This record gives sequence, C-alpha cells and structure tokens, in this order.
Amino acid sequence: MKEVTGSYSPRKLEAGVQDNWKRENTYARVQALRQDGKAFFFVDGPPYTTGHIHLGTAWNKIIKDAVLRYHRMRGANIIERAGYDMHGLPIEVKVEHQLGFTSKKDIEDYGIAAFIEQCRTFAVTHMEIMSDQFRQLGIWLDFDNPYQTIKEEYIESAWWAIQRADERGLLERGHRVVNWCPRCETAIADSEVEYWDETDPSIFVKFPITGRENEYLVIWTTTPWTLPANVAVAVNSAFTYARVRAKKDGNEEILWIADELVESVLKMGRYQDYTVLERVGGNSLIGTEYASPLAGHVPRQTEIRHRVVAADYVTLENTGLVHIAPGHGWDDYLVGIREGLEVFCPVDSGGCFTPEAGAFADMYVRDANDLVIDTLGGYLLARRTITHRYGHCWRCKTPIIYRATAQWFLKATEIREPMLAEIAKVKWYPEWAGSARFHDFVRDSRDWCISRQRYWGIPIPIWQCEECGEHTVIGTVAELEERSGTEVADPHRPYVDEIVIPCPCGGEMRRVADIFDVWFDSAVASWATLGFPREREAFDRYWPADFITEGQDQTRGWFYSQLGASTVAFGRAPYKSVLMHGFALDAEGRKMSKSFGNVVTPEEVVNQFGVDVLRFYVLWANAPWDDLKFNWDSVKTIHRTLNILWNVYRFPLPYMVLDSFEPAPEAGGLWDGSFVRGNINDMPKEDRWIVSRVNSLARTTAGDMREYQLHKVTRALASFILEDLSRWYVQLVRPRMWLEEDSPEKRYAYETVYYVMRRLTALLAPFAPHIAEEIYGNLRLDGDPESVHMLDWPEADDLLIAPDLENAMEIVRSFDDAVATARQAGRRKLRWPVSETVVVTGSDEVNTALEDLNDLALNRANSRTVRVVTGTWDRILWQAEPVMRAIGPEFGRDGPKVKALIEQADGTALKAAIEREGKAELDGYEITARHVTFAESLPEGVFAAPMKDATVYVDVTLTPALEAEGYAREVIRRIQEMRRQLDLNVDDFIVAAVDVADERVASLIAKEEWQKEIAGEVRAAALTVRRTDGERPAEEPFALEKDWDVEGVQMQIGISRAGE
RNA sequence: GGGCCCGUAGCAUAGCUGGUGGUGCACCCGGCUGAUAACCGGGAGGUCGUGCGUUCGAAUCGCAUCGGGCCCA
Repeated sequence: MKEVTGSYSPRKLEAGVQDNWKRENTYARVQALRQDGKAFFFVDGPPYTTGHIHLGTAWNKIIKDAVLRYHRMRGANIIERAGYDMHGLPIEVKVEHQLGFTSKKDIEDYGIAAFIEQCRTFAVTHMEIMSDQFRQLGIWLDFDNPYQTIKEEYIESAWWAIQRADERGLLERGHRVVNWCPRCETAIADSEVEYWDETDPSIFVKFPITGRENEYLVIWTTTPWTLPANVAVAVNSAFTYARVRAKKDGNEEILWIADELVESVLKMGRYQDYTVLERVGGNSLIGTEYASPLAGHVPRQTEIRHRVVAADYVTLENTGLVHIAPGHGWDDYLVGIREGLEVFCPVDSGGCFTPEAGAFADMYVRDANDLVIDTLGGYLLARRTITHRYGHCWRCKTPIIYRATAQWFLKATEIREPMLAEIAKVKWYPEWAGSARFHDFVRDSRDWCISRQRYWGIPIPIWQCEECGEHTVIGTVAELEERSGTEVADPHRPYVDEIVIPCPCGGEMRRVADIFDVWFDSAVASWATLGFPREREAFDRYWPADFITEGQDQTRGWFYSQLGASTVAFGRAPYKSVLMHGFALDAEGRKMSKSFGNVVTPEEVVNQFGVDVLRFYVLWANAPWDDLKFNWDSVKTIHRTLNILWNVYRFPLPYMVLDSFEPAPEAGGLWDGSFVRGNINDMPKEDRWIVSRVNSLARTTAGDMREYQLHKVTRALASFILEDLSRWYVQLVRPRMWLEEDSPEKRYAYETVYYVMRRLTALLAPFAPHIAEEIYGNLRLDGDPESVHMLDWPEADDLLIAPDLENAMEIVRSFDDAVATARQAGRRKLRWPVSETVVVTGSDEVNTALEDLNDLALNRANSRTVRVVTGTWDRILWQAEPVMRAIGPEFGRDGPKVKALIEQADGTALKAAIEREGKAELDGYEITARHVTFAESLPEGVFAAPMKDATVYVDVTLTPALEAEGYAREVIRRIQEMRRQLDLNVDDFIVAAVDVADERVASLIAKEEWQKEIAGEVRAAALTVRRTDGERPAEEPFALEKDWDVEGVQMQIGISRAGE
C-alpha cells in the first residue's frame, strides 16, 4: 500500500489503468481465468460502420460491458466477439458521394469491382476507428477478432440460412409492391423509410362511367402520376353513396360521392347547386365499369376493363371512393390480387415512365404530376395542395415511390405462429418489451423482402437456369466451387456474378443479380459469430445466445431479423434473454440530431470527466429500458461521487503507511476478509455497522443484477459511498486513525476500512472498472489476483449482516441530524459541548438504539449526557391556553373570568391534573380537556428538533467548565489551521503561544487540564497560554503569527515547528 | 391512423399490488475544517401534464385528451 497524494484525475488514472491492461493483457487473462466456468454466450449487436460512435452507441456497449464483467466475476465463461455491420446502402451512398456519383450508371461505368473495394476500405477503416473508441470506453469485448459481415465465412452463414429457407419452402420469388428509391434504384425495407412532411397535389378526378352519359365516379389522390396505372375504384360496402346532379356555370353533370361527403366535395369543385337523385349502399356500386380519363393518352388504358370493387379500408374522407393502382400501392396490390386485377406498372427502376405510359413516357414520375393534371382536362374536378407525411429513402432522402417489382421474399407470414411461440419462451427485460411491443410487431408483420438491387452486400446465392428457369440455392463457398468447378476468390459482386453452374437440363445457371437486404446480414449473427456452418463444435455447445441487449429501435430491427432468420433455419429463437434498452435523448427529452445542434458526444463527456463517470452516469441516470435524458448536472454529480470515493480511499492511507499496517492475509498471501469475520464481535459498533452495510449492499445488488436493474445497483453503490461511507463512517472513525499508540481500536479501524474498500471496489468493478482497478491495485496483497476483474463477485456474508444494528444506526443518524438542528436554533456550534441532551419518545426502538449506541450519540451530540425519556420530560413546561369557543357557551357570564384563570394557572400542573383525572378545578370552576389547549414551553437555554419517532431537546446553557472546553476547542482548531498553512506533516511537533485579550477566558483555558489537552491535540512540545492587553510580545518570533476573533474575544496565536 | 413506453418542484429522479409526495443537483441561510477545487445542517420551492370517472380516499386504478420517445401504417 502506498500513500496517495493526488486528487482524483480520471483521465490520467484511466490512461494508466488502460496502459496496464494492455501491457499485462488483462482482458485475455480474465477470459482465460474463467474458461472452465459455465458458458455464457453473448452476441454483440453489430453497430454499422459509418462515422463515429454517438452517446447511444456508447450507452449500448457500456450496458453490455457492465453485464459481462458482472457475469465474469460470477464465474461465467463468456463467449463473445465484438461485431460490425459493414455492408449496405449507407456505405455505398457515402462512397458515391466521395466519388461524385449520382446514379447506378456512374457505378457501372466506374466498375463494380473497383466500387466495392472502395466500400470495403470505407467499412474497414471505420470499423477500426470505432473499435478504438470502444476500447477507450473500457469495453471488454474481443475487438481483435470481431465478426465482420463482409468476411467470407460470415457470408457463408447467410448463404447457409437462405438455403435452409429454400429447403423449407420459405423462399419465394414474387411480384410485390415495394418501397422503391428511384435514386438508389433499389427496393428498400419499410424500416429504411423515413417520414417527413412533403407538399403534394391533392386532386379530385371524375372517372366516366361506361354507358352513362355525363355520369362520373369521383376519386381523390395525392399522386396524380399513379393515374396512368389505374385499374379500379374501391368503395366501402358499409357506406352510403349518393348520386348527385350538380350544377356549375349552367352545366349539369351526375356525380357519385359518399353521401356524407357530397357537400364538401362539391364546394371544392365550386358547384353552385346540386340535387341528390338517389342514395345506394356501397355494394350496389360494385361491378360498375368506367373508363380512364387518360384513355386517349395511355394506350394500355383503353384495353383495361376498369370496375368498382369493395375494400373495407376505404374511409369516409375526401370522396369515399379510392383510386386503385395495384402497381403503385401495397393496399392496392392486395385488392388487385384478391380481385384478379391487372398489375400495371409503367415505371422503370429510375422512377421514369416506360413507353407503356404513352404520352408520359420518359418523364420522372413526380415531375409528370403537372402534365397528368393538365391532361385530365375536364375530368379534373378540383385541384389543391396538401402537406402530409411522405416516405423518403433513409440514405439519400429522395421521396420513395411504390412500385411492383420482382423480388425475393422470406415467407415470414408462414412462420408467424412459431415466431410468436418463441417470443413467449424468451425472457424479456422489461417483460412488456416481449409480451406487448415485440409480440404486436411480429403479429402484424409481413413477408420479408430480402432482395436489393445494389452492389455492396452479400450476394443472394441463387443461380437460375437461363434455359429451363430452374433455380438452385447455394449454401457454402465449397458447394459453389464444387458445382461450378470454379475457385471462388471473393464471394462478393462482381466476382460471384461471373460464376456459372451447369444445369441438369444442359443449360447454364447464372446468379440472380440481387444482393441481400443488409438486415439479413446481421440476422445470422448468432451463428455467424460462432463460425457456423464452417465450424460446428462451438455452435453445438453454445447456441442459442444466453443474452443480448439492444435499443428499443431494434424491436423491428435486430430482434426481429434474428428471430425470423433463426426460426427459418432452426425453428427456434436465437436468444434466451433480451434486455431492451432506451434511446439517448438530450436534456429536453428530444432526439439528438445534428440539425438541432443538441448532440452530446461520448468524447465530450470523457474529456471533461473521464470514462468511469460517463459509464456510471448512463447506468445510474434511469432504468435501462427508459430513454436517457442526458443531463450535464447529473454527470457532475457522478463525478463528485467518484471524487468522494477517491477521497475516502486515500484518507486513511497516510496513517496506515505511517503505522506500516498490513491487513491480515490468508495462507497464500491473499486476502479474504477473515480478520473481520473472526473479530467482528470485539469490534466497535460503527465498524460492525459499516461491515454489515457493505454486505447488505452486496446482497441487494446481486438481486438487482439478476433483473438487470442496473440503475438500482449503481444508485445503491453511490448512496453507500456518499451516505454510509463518507458522511457517516469516515466521520466516526477518523479519531481512531489519529491514535498514536498501537491499539485494538486502531487496528479494527484499519481492518474495517480495508475490508470495506476491498468489497466496495469489487462491487464497483463492472460499472466503474478503472477507478476500481486503481484502488484495488494499491490495496491488494501479494497473493491476490492482479486485477480486480479477476475477483469473484462478493457474495453477501449473511453472518456479518446485522439488521438490528443497521436500524439502530439509522435512528442515531436521525438523532444526529436533529441535534444539529436544535443546536442551530440555540446558536451553539457543534464544537462547543453541551450539558444535557434529552430524547423524548414512545418508541422502544429509539430507546434501545440510543442506549446501545450511547457512546456514539454522546460523541456526535458533543454532550455530557444523552438520555431517553419515555412519556414527558419534566423540564418541559406547558402554557395553558383557553378555548373560548367551548368556554363561552358553558360558563356564560363567567367566561372572561375562566379565561383569566386559565391563562394565569400553572399550565404544567393543570395539564397533569387533566391527564390524570380528566378534569381540574380552578377557583371552583371545573375545567376539562375541552376548555384548554397546551403549548409547549421550553425552559431557558433548551432547544428542540424532531427526529425519527422522537423529539430531541438540547440544553445549551453554558457553565464555566463547558466554556473552557469550548474555547479550548476553538484554539485547537485555529492552531490546526495554522499547521496546515505551514504545511507541516501530521507527525511534526510545534511550539506555540496563545495570547488572550480577555482575563476570564484566559484563565479558563490556561488551566493545566486544558493546556495539556490543547498541546496534545496540536502536537505542541511547548505551549504558553496567557492574558495580554493585545500587545504583541515582540521577544518571541514565531514562524507564523495570526490574530483571531474567537466568539468576540481577541487572540494572538503564534506557532513554529519545534526545534527551529 | 395504430402498438408500446414516458410525462412528478428550475433540472433530474423515487414512489405506481390506492391511505396526508420522498431524494439529488441548483438556489437562500447557517455550520464544519488533520478527505479541503471537499464536507454537514436548515429553509424555500410541487393543483404528481390536463379533464372526467371508480372509491370513504388516487401520483398510484379506468376512460379521454395534450406533450415527448421508439416502432408501425
């Protein structure tokens, strides 16, 4: 053990600890230490390798690290690797920006091979940056050997899964309406669509009914460009529709509109008058045929037989009739499938109309809106604009379109029931994350479109025969090499695109052009991280994961993608327990975003306060599953807490070093707390108490950890450090540290402090691993493990937990607070002793506590006596006050007389009489409890304050003896302060002189008893106390001389180091 | 529009199987001073988002509504 002089400087401390971990290879050694323990398989949710980590990413990894460190200390053999998600459109878009590309054509011209190399470089570079950042946060995951979605063996894991899907008939090629980004020219997942407001046309259009003169169905749309693809109109069979004769500018026409919407629609179309001709149910309209108002401009439209169909999703908004284009809408598509409608989609991958769109060919769809509207001519009933939420590509922010395309699907809807059953088997923290949130999401989920028409991703391993159309799904690289006879250097595009497999029919099979949705990459992480299918052994032993934890946004993300892929491949969930954590928000509870300028980065926090403060803060601020509202003040509070921990730790060290204290070791030179266990019954109460507290702490934290109540654990730790250790125990134990001679009391104090710090650092290790390591490193014995992270988690020692003592101490602390309050009211400083302190209570617990811990109470109260009185204390006087509301009616005329009698009576005696007999007599009048109230009247010099279940009375009246001690204490304190100014060592001796300008006070403290006391306390070899007239005795120069005003008495004090 | 979560003093947070609202920070006043760019005590500060309901009684239960978050449409 060494003395520690420096104050808590986290950055320096943490750099030192991390250097040491690196030099000693501590992480690997901790892992090795536990390799025979019970396996605990953890899968790291892979962050995407773009840019830097943000607060949420840091929080995520900090939770993981704290949990895993805890499990390691509990003896678990943690199976883990860090992981990274490295494919996908975001990186393609970044690289496109770097290269100045605007379309897929630019990429093709540049060369796919060169392009994906750029993507690879980008991903790997950023992965390394992020790994360094995570390491700096003290995250112990395997960053030297992370799983990477771009590695050949990882790609194989995905291929293998999709092969299984195909074998089970869950892989399907289909024409589906998908979210389509016209810039990226690819389908994008629902989860990749971002919504924000967009202003669009809002038009009402008349569709002419076939065979009726001048009669129309009125529909509404915000996407005029989808009208060339219209094939039907949907009505709700539950609604009533009106056939209306409407007049405008002398013309008449017949319109069909939902009955309740007639007024508003006609107003919109500026009709002057109308008559309802008939009202029919929606069913009556079904089958009605009509023509496209664009028939003359889109040739295909003249061939389509348009008709009215029913759809119950039609709402009573706008016109109550909905335009259906199965090529451009998901609901439309489903209606189309049901009704056998044609799926017409005259839009290409770049969002431009194809020649099939006739007059609109080659136009970009959103640009064509105006032309479509113009072309409608008289069929346009009204035109407005609308601002509504519209979807955009999450990467390039282009408004998406819906487009019917050929895609590959995983038939998630077919395995919905098994997925729901699996969710119920998983242990969710909190419970509702699974039972409500995730359950509902999966219940409402659709088939998963897994194909993308891009470059930087896992190629879909489907080879299709150009001759016969048969397809085959490849599961491994080896299988591909065998079947193609070609060596596979890199399973990425464009290299795999060139591989040809001979088809049994004699034709050639070529790979389909698509790559996987990047969500499918991470979906296979649970077995990919184990190297499956290449490696089987680890998979058989560890899979599925014991635990994963990610943010609530991953409900639809990684929780879902993994469950889907795993249910397809193995028919079960890939994880046994899931902790869903919240989102990191700013102090106002708003999302952190660059445009708002409210982003707080982990680096900022670390630069100011260090890693441990950040870690402890995010684990402490709220429950893991609630959103984190970042708050600098709270960060400072945590910094202060750790600073206090540091001060508590270093305060006893100088004394221990001075005394060459060594904690009692066990055989083998390691420490296990047996001294405290063996001597507990002889140790002072406060030692037994803090030992009990730290064991209670171990017990509650273990319980909370089991439920991942990380906030409760960190709060309990912080509270222990501040309340129990710093504000109470250290205050109590200090005098024992200062004892000169060896004594059991001092030994117990050292052993207790040591015990508490050893247990506390172990409990802190998962949450604040650096400061715990630093403190442990100084305290550990030669036989102890080198790192605090190699220790076993401290189990609560039930024999050392004393609930009664803990309760009693709570009472004494309440007493202590009350004494301070009462003294403040009586203006008597704590330094000045008082004669008597009385606690009035009816509580046995209070009585027992103050009896058992009387020495402590005396000490804390700085009182000659502390005693408990049950019932009433005889020194309390009572003042009787008449209650006129009762006296008036009863005594009538004599009321004023009774009032005067009561006021003049001895209230204390009156109260006693009434309590004893229920009544008292005053000058012949019978007085009962009704007629009088009593106010407490404290004797001169007594002050009261409430405490737990009791009231404390402090008598601050001075006597010469008390005064002498008070002044002596004042002198001691001032000399100590002067010692400090001279920067003397704790064991230096001094010579001192005190010149007091007050005869009485001088004689009080000049008494031998107090002079000795002062000299002893301040280590004075020689001390003079005398009365002066305020004249400085010039013949005695001291190293330091000061004038003091002590409670109005002038004193001159001079001190020097002895022998100088 | 739908699902889930959250909404408590200036800020953050506890209480949420119903019984007169705790804690920390900040603020004001006082104390302490052999942990000192620390520490302790006291005070002020709340219609527990809003409204309605259930109940003898609601921050706590129900319904509605507003605001924030994540997700879905």
